[in-house]
Amino acid sequence: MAKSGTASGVSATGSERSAVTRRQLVNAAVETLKSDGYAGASARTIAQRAGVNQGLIFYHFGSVASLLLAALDAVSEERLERYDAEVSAAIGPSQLVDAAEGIFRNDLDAGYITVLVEMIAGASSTPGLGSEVAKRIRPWREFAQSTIEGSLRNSPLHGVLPAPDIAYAVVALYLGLEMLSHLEGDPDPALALFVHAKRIAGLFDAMPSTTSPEESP
Amino acid sequence: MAKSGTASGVSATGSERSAVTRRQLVNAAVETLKSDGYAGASARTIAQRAGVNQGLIFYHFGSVASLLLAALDAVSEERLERYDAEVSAAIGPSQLVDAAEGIFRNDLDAGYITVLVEMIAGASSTPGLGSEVAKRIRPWREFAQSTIEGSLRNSPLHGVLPAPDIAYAVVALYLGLEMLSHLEGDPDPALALFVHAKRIAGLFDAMPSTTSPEESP
DNA sequence: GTCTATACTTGGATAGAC
DNA sequence: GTCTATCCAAGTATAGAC
Repeated sequence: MAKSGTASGVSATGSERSAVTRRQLVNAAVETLKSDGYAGASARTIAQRAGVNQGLIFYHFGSVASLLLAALDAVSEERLERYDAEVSAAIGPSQLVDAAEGIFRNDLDAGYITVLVEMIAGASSTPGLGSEVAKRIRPWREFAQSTIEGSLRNSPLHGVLPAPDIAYAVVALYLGLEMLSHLEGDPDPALALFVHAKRIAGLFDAMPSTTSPEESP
Repeated sequence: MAKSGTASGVSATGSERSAVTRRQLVNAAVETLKSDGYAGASARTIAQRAGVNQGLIFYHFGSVASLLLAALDAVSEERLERYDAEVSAAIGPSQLVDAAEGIFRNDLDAGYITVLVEMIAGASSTPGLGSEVAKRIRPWREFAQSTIEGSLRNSPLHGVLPAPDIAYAVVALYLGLEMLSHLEGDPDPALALFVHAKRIAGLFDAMPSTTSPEESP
């Protein structure tokens, strides 16, 4: 089957070995960012967690920063996929808030947003990293924006509050809530906000499409 | 006048020298956190900026982390003082939003919230730092809470939205907006939010005290 | 009491082994 | 192509000079 793979032995081709090592390093980088933060994510710390020689980071990724970006990529991809599935199943404002709460709880447990926060904050200390991190956060903002746009279309708020601005605020709030929850070691105050949000969203559930029916001229 | 100070010369007493050095180090620590982030705030970097020997950090503060906490203290104190002055001059919701915008603009320019964000994110990498940072953020949350409480008292939202929860969200949003603005190098999306906030706040300006007049039984 | 010179540890990066 | 041993820079901390 494989072009040059081993049929059943323990040895592997170079590219297989490479892929395994890279994956181990990316996973270890994610875990290290979660537990030790950006400042604690050194080549040695990550490599030790991955169980490989520290020099491999530079061979496979060129620098620690590049590995951390790969870790951010891995998290982003996985998260966005999940978000998409959960949110697209939601119908109406209050179900959307429910989905958002589920996502937030899950992220908080898994520490995914911590990775994001650490990379944003850590970018200050590594020249050129900021724009790379910003590039990888754009999909999250776009996801938030299109979700909000869809929800706003059938709402009396349509036209009053532009979706891009709200999306920006939602992402910012999400990051901030994660920071505070993580710092205080207590997610309850953040989670309480979802209760209020759901109550308010419920007010809009009953009144779909209060805007003028003519959308396009 | 001074117990053992020099009358007019260039030399100074021990305690004066100490105070000068400490102040230089604290200022340099603040600047370093702003420009290089937590990960870049090493003893060497800070001391170089302060123009003093690197070992003095350990003599005067015991550790780099303690110096950084002193830097956070200095910023917190200065900021809270200013906030208090600006906010207490505001009357009514829309003036409050105006004050908040002024504060946010100023903080963004001066980089004060960056210091806060870097310390929160950096706390993950230094054992025991998290609770110390949390302790120093509590006054900010309390300030936000009492401000919001005062504004909410004469509002129809009184009783619907509890002030502590809103205060938590406001602080989180503030931190998140700073992070994103700083990362993207563009404060406009964040500032646009204040325009919307002001418009919404204006709706409440005209309707003071719509709750039942009986406050205490 | 204040500070400097020095010791030792950890981190990033690469030359060369396999 | 993949990895390890090694180099040098940067980091924290302190013993001892002033």
